[in-house]
Amino acid sequence: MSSIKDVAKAANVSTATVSRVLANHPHVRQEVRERVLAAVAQLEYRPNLIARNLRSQQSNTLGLIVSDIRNPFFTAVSRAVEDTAYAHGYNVLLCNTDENPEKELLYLQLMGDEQVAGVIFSPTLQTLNRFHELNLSFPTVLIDRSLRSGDVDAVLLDNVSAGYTLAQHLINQGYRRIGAIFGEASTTGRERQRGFEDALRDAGISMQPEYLRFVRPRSEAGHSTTLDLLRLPQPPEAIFTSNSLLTAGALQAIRERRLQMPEQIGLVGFDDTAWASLVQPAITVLAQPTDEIGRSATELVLQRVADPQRPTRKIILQGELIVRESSVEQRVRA
Amino acid sequence: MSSIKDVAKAANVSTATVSRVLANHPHVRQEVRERVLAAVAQLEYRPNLIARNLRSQQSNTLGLIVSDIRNPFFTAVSRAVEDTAYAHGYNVLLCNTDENPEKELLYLQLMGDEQVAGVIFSPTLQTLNRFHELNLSFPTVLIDRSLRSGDVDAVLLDNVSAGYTLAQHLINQGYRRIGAIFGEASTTGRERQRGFEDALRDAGISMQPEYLRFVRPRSEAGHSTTLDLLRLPQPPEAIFTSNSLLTAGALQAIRERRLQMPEQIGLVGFDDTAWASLVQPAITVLAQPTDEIGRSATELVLQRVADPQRPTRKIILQGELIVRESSVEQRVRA
DNA sequence: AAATTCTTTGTAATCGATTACAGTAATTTC
DNA sequence: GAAATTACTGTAATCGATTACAAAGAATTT
Repeated sequence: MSSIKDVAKAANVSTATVSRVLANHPHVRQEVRERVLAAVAQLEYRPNLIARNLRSQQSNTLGLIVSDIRNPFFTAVSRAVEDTAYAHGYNVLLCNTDENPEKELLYLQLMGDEQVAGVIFSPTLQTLNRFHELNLSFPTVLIDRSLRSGDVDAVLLDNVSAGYTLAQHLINQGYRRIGAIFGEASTTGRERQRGFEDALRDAGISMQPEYLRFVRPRSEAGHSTTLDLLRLPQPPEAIFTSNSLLTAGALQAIRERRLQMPEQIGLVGFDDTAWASLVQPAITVLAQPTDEIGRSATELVLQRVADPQRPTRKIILQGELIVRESSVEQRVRA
Repeated sequence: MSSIKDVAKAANVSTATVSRVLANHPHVRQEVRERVLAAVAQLEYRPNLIARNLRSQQSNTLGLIVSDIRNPFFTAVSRAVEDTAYAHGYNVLLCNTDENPEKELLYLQLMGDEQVAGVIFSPTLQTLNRFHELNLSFPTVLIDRSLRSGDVDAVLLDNVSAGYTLAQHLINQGYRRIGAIFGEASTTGRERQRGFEDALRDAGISMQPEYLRFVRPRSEAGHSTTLDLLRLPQPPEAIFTSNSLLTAGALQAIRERRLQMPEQIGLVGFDDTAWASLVQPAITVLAQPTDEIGRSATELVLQRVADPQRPTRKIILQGELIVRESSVEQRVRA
């Protein structure tokens, strides 16, 4: 591997001049510039990014910290983050935390050690609450979750509105007794619950507390909780889930009980996963704009890298209701 | 951020001594060692990894280059790669190439610039063919695809055997006229085809060339090709797909034609995706050991980092046949 | 023609670690 | 008790870039 010294020697100039040519500085004679460029080409010189980063005290790497890349939502977001980052000349370092606060702290520290330019992060409630004590040395943009207090950049779905839309859809289809299963780990579940309850209230439907459940956002929990709900003396006519893993679990439970969807039971959920349209009946979902979330988060973090003084911003995106067969009643209920 | 100089000053020693304490070198007096450690703790000193990498001429980062992280196979593998890498103190830089050879070269060059310790890579046939001209400056382990010539490390499924097992399963279930759709971009499809054909031959079934298709490994291609096959004067009794996207497309096509699975048409594919067990009937698949693939590939690349002279190795893993309803005939066919 | 400004280039410091080498003090060997 | 060895620590070079500063020459102004 040739270094800037080799190029300087070959072009018969100093390393400073080589650096200036490469950085496109003015004040270099045309003839010299060409000589340097020729030497660069001849030696196939490529700048050492590590040395550059050390000197300039900042790297061209972004950190992406998610709970689990296998969650289809994060898979899709991460793809968008990477595309956007690479388009701007940045790399992406990926970490999975499994919603484990210790891992979260560990990886945040690692990001500091690696001197990343910025981080896109989807934290647990626990880490969120201590977020300001962390005193991170790099700009951070939160995705999917956020602090009430407005002093962190964030890109989020309008969860309240999304929950409202999805619940309202069920109500419009004639469902009245609606069971709902929310994830307990994040702020996201709470907000979707708010929208859900608002929709019921606006429709004049009284909430039955035993229809509301908060669980670990896992397929198993979705499964067992749905079975629970279906076992109630007066079981719900539809199930609202706040997360695609919960939806998968609920679907399994409904299958086991051999209930007809959507006639005997309706089902709706979040995220337009690959399987949501492949199962029969296909599942009605509130799709998150994953591309947009990833892209916006990356642009936000890069803007803050460029201008650390810029006031913090939250970008709130709207979801899209995709109506499929799992919630559509041919004859509207009584 | 405090540097090693600050620690040296605080502990009243030279930077060399601090470095020695931190690297656990012998020949440091116990009393001095403790003084340094105290200073480190007091200043919350963390070594600058960039400086360390520059000096030691190697980084603690691995590159992972896949065609698309949204492909469930790569999602699962990447999760395993990251877990293993972080357990060994390495980070993971992720890149998506979309099977675009230009992007592949670009990212390989980037990896060189970033001085990654090693790369795990799933190349297109095109890049594979020029692989040795590339003269990469870092160790590379191929996954999912490989060169015939044995001089690159690789971790692969035993694709021939996997194709054989899956085809044999269909034959055992009584299917005789079997259509097969393979991806055209990689060596993987070819090998699975070999196994497929061997199984038919061993069972004394003659191959009909119009049942064999090679297409872009996309869901749309799976869909249209399956419709094609079903339109033949004598349509196949079962469809064999070599990739989960093709399987999804085939499933869609079968649904549109309202054929009963497995009675009127059988379906099998590769990779145990989330949806394969959620759809009805659930799909029989040959599951790849994704965790094992990711873990082995990472360990292989780290071993080569440690010892560049080590002879190259190929790790061939066996898949697992998971029989579900999409291919199980209650009454064996005539 | 002297003073001023601008252009072009090089020298050397710097980023923050690691480590070869050297030097001093302590210990062991004969 | 002198020589040899070992233990400990510091000085300074090094990795490969960037950049402040200086300096020399050319161009412009007065």
